[in-house]
Amino acid sequence: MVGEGAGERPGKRERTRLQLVQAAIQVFSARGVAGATIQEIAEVASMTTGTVYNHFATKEAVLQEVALVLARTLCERIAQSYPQVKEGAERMAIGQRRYIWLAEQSPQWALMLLDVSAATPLLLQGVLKYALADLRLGVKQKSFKVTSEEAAMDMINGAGAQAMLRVAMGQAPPDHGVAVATLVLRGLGVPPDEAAAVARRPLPPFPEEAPSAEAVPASGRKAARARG
Amino acid sequence: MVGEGAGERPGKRERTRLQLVQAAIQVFSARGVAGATIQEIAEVASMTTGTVYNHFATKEAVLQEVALVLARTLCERIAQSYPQVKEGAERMAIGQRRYIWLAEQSPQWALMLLDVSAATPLLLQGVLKYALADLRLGVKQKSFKVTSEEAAMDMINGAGAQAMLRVAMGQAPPDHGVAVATLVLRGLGVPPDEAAAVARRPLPPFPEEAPSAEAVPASGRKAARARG
Amino acid sequence: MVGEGAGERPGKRERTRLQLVQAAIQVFSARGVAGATIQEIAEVASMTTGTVYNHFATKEAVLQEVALVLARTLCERIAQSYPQVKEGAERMAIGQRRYIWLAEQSPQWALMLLDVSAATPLLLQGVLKYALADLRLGVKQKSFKVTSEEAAMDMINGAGAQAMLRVAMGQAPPDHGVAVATLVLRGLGVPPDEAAAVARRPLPPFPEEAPSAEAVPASGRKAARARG
Amino acid sequence: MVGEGAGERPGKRERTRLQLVQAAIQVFSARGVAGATIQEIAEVASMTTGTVYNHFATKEAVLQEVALVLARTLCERIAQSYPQVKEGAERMAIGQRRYIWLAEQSPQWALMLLDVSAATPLLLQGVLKYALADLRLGVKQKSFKVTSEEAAMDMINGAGAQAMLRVAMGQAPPDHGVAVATLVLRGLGVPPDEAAAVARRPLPPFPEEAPSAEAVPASGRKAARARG
DNA sequence: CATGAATGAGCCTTCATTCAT
DNA sequence: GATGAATGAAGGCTCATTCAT
Repeated sequence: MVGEGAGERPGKRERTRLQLVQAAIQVFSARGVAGATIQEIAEVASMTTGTVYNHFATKEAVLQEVALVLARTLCERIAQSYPQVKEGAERMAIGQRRYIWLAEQSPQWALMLLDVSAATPLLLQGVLKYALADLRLGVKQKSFKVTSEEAAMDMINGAGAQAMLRVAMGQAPPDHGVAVATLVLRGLGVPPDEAAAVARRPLPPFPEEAPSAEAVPASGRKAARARG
Repeated sequence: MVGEGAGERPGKRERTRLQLVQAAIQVFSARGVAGATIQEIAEVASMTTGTVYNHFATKEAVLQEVALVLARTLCERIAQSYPQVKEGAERMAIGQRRYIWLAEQSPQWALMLLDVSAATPLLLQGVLKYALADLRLGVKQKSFKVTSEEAAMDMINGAGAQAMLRVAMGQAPPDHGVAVATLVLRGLGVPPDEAAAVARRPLPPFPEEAPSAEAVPASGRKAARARG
Repeated sequence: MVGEGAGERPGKRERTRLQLVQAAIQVFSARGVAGATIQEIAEVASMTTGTVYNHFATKEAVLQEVALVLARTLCERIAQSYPQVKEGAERMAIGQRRYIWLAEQSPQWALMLLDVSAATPLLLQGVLKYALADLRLGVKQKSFKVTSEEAAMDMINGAGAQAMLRVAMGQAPPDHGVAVATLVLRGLGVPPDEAAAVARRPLPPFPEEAPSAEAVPASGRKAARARG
Repeated sequence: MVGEGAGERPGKRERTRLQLVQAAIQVFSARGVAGATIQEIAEVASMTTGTVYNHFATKEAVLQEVALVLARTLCERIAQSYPQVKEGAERMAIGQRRYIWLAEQSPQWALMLLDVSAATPLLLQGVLKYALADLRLGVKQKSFKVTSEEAAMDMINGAGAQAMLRVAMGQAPPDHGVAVATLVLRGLGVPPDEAAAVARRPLPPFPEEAPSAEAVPASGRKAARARG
């Protein structure tokens, strides 16, 4: 086509798509994945349902895209927050604590993350890649002793998700992140004292742009579809 | 008529209710909690929707009842399967492995259990009571060293659920249960060698009546609600 | 049949039927005629739906019976409350004011009366018979001058019903009954001064057993189906 | 496409909404407010239930809109039909007779009006505003003598509604409107002779577009909601 | 591309009524 | 005659999806 203004470089289509994804994240946060509707996502994005379907074939596709974006954004930011840390054990602890910390900063957002995770394998896949790398690093450094990578990942992921949930629901004691990270490190084979010490080191600063959940009117999420 | 055997008495209502719960379990297994509909539950139970509402005020109420039944049945059977084991650590390992074993025996059923757990706090509450007891027992026996019960429960529950999911989805290596239980015990403070040894002890036999998931026609569950 | 105990003279069947009618009145009051359900009527009467259908062929039949009972009870009690009054004008005023007074004493009950009236011609028929008699008496006594009985009855009935509604809804000024009766008498041809005087005479006492509306739990009538 | 005439613009949405309201009026007429269903309204409008809910949040909202439209249409047309009449008494009589006349012209429509009035305060409110104005005008002109506006309005409204009902049901003698108006005027304090004379004056012509009730198949209104 | 009105399948829930006991 | 579990026909409402403009 000709009419396409060259001045619109950053892709108008892309911008629209991004806005829709942002809106979807907001609505997923507010209503839960199951409770979200295409019409509300469109409305929040100040668009119409037709437009949503111009970008995504189906509601499921919106979910996939949200998962993808979430995974990318999250992983990058988290991974970039501790490039200088070379120790697998500490990297692992930081990862765990970071997610739990996020749940503290933005419970709604964390619940959404868990919800989206449960609904699509994509998100989890992306996130766990990093955890797996740290796990292997720790093993290579002889900090971790695991005979089954799968078992280790289940513990890491399971404990982390569970802790996020507890924190997001306001039922966690102070320093829950440190406590959980300590147990996980011990499980991975780090001697108790060292585990406690490593897990307690200060968290590196976190790049800006905290995840936003914004306001979506009323009639809160129907059933906290989170995992237990 | 008069000739009706007195054996019929013990509650037709109760029998119907039970049939409905069984049907609900089947449908939850086949479609997931969110994808299940009252009409299909009624149909599977060979009844009408009206009858369902004669027994349960709401779809949510059906879910609650299923959770209750599940919790009661499960906990009793599992707890009774190792009354003679006095060591907290071993009890804990048995519990973990038992659930993972169940996921192996009946993947559909396990997915349903996870799904129902996610949707209602009731079920989890019931199940975790037993795990908590074993945790405290282990602490009293100096096998476990934990500073935060909450963190410990998150690890125990999280790792277990995650492992069940992996097993149910057929992505687990052999002896996954033992591997996970080992890590969990280590996380709870049991020395590595002992942890491995305890987790490897043979599972006590399990009372009959394996959970049934039966067949429900087609159009598989909508949102696999997977997690791994 | 033989088994019918002679000691049960007052008719057990009749008693049951009466209880059902009483229950129906309560439920109609609480939920409105349209909002009432057979199951709640049965429940309030401490019976089962089956029993209701042993006495009434249909919900409509229950309504008819309620209307009949209401008409009989009401008319008798009202008519008997002023047998000594011989003047048509005063009898008319008393009738009007009595209904309005009832609406004051028991708004719920009045709304039900209006609602039942609207739903079945039976009730109104019974009630208006008395008003018509008083109208004719007044005409014969030269107090009233009307060329159309129908028009007169419309004014009498319409004004009365409207006033009951206003009173029942708590939107009437004090002495609304007297004011309305005065206007009606004037409309019927009574000179203003006399109309005011007659309408203001003290109401004769009213036989006991005020209409009961009792308590029926919550979830009040859906839409005050009353007439405007 | 481009060739679309600009004449289409003035709101497809509005047109649809209007069609729905028209359909609702038809269905309300045929089945009564309580007996009307959203599906039949949709069907009569040649649309689907979903479309109805695209325009009205709830069945109640449809009723409100119908009431609003009815009130606006009616009041304007009636008020405009006698702008030149300056006498309160005559205006009052015209109003009364006009409604009764409408019931004669279109009984179904009148019954619907009464039914809608009963179900929502909106309609009545709008209609009575005009009657109240005429009442006050008559009082200022010393034609009426009333001590309670509320009582007067109850008589006016009540007698009018009752008369409409009787006429709509075909049970009224000829000239019922005049007869009722006469009585009402007398009730408001107009001397009998004058009342009769004023009420008998010819009705001014009425602007076109008589209310249509059309045909809606069978299975007549469930509860005739009659009143006398 | 965007629009947004329209669709229609389907869900949850209610309730008058039946009937075996 | 009483019981009450079961029925099943509707009804209100939601929402993913389509399509003409």
